[in-house]
This record gives sequence, structure tokens and C-alpha cells, in this order.
Amino acid sequence: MSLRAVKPPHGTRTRILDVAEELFMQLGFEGTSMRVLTTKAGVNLAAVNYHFGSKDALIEAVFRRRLDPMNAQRIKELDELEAQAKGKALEPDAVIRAFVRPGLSHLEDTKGGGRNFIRLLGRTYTEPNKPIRVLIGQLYAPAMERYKKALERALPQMQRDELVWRMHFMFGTLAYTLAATDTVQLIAGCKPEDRYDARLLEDRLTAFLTAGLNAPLKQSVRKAA
Amino acid sequence: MSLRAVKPPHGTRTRILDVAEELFMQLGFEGTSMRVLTTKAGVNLAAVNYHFGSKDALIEAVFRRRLDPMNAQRIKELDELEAQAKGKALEPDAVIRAFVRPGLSHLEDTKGGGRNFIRLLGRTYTEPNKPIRVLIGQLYAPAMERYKKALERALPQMQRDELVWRMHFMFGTLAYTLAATDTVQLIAGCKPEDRYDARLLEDRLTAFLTAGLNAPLKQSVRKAA
DNA sequence: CTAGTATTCAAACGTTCGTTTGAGGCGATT
DNA sequence: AATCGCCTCAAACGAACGTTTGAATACTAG
Repeated sequence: MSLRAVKPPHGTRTRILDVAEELFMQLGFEGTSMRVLTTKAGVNLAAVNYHFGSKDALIEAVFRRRLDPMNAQRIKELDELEAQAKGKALEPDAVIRAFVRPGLSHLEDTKGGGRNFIRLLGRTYTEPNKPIRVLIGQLYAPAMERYKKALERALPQMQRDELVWRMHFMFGTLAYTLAATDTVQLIAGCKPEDRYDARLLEDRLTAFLTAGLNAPLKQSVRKAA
Repeated sequence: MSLRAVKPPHGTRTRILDVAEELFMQLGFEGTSMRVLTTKAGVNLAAVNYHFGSKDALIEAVFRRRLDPMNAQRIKELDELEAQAKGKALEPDAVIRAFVRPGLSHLEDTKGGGRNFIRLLGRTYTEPNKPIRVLIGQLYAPAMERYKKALERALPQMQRDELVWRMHFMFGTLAYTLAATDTVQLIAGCKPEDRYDARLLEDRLTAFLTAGLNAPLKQSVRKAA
């Protein structure tokens, strides 16, 4: 007997995941050695290879733990919105909000590693390590397809390739905002207590992204298309 | 005698910088070893330490070589625009274009390492390595201050902290667009020949960013400010 | 041509990395 | 009490890393 799931959650596994999340965010994947990670987690050096198999597998586990639920929530929010709209097309504004919120909500999770993870995620969109990028792409694919379809319905007049670019821009804005650390001197201008106010940030982001998404086409783009 | 600058440009130095630019973009800083770098450049392993002092100093040199002229051009474009406007405030649209263009123009440089560098730069905005982030911040600081002032004049009605956030969003969109590699499945939807058309991209980005920058304020943001 | 400096080279240095090993401890089952 | 599977532990492994060394070579100035 003794199925893995029946047993009480393992302290070691969870502690490794938590510390990995934090250190990967602070130092990057290559900058985080298994020795400092296991020391900080209070576990033996060999524990990572025992529980996860390898460092790469640990990285994957860190992402899967949070990303799968997060994208499931994204899809669920869209489903609910569309059920609520009873067949009518959604407002672009609402779609964007459903995209932005599941990410930002983690920013308020100061105690748990939610904030750590979301900043790590923002950084990883531009990760040089190929297998990691591929993994992230795979984990995101279902939710991305869903959003693309929803935006195509919400913006029927927009050309497909133009929409693809604008989704790309949206994605970038969100990723960069999430990844932003105290190093961004820009932020120095704003009140410290507002920096992690998810609701304020959600409104600011949504306003910016909605306007960008609805922007009129410029001359040369219309001409070339 | 024999001042460094008088001598003909060194093949070794330049070749190291070029290959470093390319490999740093493909594999990241930590993922690029001095051995593969020097082998690919066709120089001796010790050449990097002889010419630059250390790997970190090489990284810094890679950025300085392109970033200093690029930001100088950004400031020059703004100066010219403002001289042309003869005291009147600039259009936000024009300021954004002056910000976006010097980056995008490198994308068309297929032969030289310009495209490599600009994609490397986009990735580095979210670099975990602290000293590198600090360096980038320093190299960018003068141009950033200049743009902030220009945008404050172009958008006098906007509150300061709101503008700071929107500049932040702008920055993120540009960085992510530049850093985007073929891994972004989103782009799969667009015509391959358009992917590095700088003019098309400049128009698309400017349209998106201008609309975002001029977006009306949402309720909760106005209330909180 | 020669002296002296600037550069290149193969080899090695010490360190750190991710991973593996095999012995030992713990708890549940029979 | 004996056994078996899960887990932890200290120690070691080989490989790869950035850097250093000292001799060999190329180049330049007098």
C-alpha cells in the first residue's frame, strides 16, 4: 500500500520547492547551486536528486506546482464570463481582466511563495535555457489558445495577424511588470505602499492594455496587410 | 608611445565581442563558457582574460559597445524634435517613436550583430544577476531621465505616478518584443517575412503604446491617487 | 639588426558544479 | 521481534568552470 497521495505531505519535498522558488527568483536557475539550496532548506544535498531526479526536473516541478492551477483558473474565469454573457461576445476589457488577474493575485501573497513565483515566471518568459522555454510554452499553450479565441470574438473587426502582435505586446507588458524588481529605478517615483497593491495594478494594467488593444491602425500597417 | 586607440582595431578583441554577443543571446551569460566562446571565435582561451580582464568585464564591454551610442542617439533624436518644435510641447506619439526606433533599427542588421545585441538587451532587463542589472540601469539612466521629462511635457495633464507606471509598461512591451525569440508560439500566426520588418513593427508598437499611454484613468486609480 | 613590448599559446591551477554511492535510521507490516 | 520499503546522511565522483602561468611568437621602434 502506502500510496504517495495518502501519506501526509512530505516536509522535505515542499520545503525544497519553496526554497527553490525563492532562490530561482533571486539568483536564476544557473545561479542557484544545489548546495546553497539544500542548506537553506535544511535538507540533505542528495534530497533533490532523490525526490525529483535532477535539478532540471526540480525546475519543472516548481513551475508545474503553480502554473497548472493558475492557467486552469484563467480558463475557468473565461468560461464563467462567457456563460454569463449567454452567447454574446465579451467586452475586450473583461477578457483582459481575466487574463491579468490570476497573475496579479499572487503578488499579494506575501507570506506564501506566490509573489516569488509570479516574479520568477515573469523573468522566465525570456529565459535563454531552451528546454525551460519549451516547458513554459507547453504549460501555457491551452490557456493561450483559449484567450486568443476569446479576443478574436471580442474584437471581430481586427485582422488576425494584427491581433497576434497585440497579444504579444500584452504578454510582454504583463511579464515585465511581474518580473520588475526594485532595480527598476522608474518605480522609485511611486508610493512604496502601492507597489504591490494588486487591485490598483490590475486597474492600471487593464486601462493600459485595453487602450493598446483597441488602438487604431497606423497607415503603413494597413497598407502592408 | 603606442596608444591603444591609435592602433588598428584588434581582430581578436572584436571577434571576441561579436561571438560573445551571439552566444550570450543564445545561451545566457552563465550558459556561455569561455571555452566554447573562445573556440568559436578562433582565439586562445586566455585571450578573454588578457584583453578584458575577466568574464564579467567582457559582459560589460559587450553592453557598452552598443548601448552608449544607442542611448546617445535617443537623446539626439529628442533634442532635434524639440528644437524643431520651437518651444511647443511634443506630441506623445513622436516621443514614443523616438524611444522605439533606435532599438528597432538594430533588428534589421542581419549581418552585423545588431539584431543579436538587441535581443540580448531585451532579455537582460530581467536578468537575475545583480551587478549586470545595476550596470544596465546606469547605462540607461541618462536617456531615461530625458524621456521622462519629454513625456511629462507632452502629457501635462497626467499625474506623475501614473506616468511612471505607464512608462514602466512601455518599457516592458518594448523589452519583451525585442527579446522574443522563435519560441513564442504566438508569432506563428504571422507572416515570416514580417517578423523583422522594423518599420512595420515600429508602427505597430507605436500605435499600441500611444493608445496605452493616453488611456483614460480607471475609477479605482483616480480614487486612490 | 636588435631590444623591447604586445600578443598568443598549451598547460595547469584550484574551485565549484550536479550527481552518485552505500551505509544507516525510521516506521509500518507480519 | 524480524523484515521490508522509504527516506536521510556524509562522503566521494568526474566533469566543467573561470582564471593564471610562463614560455613562445609577432610586431614595432631605435
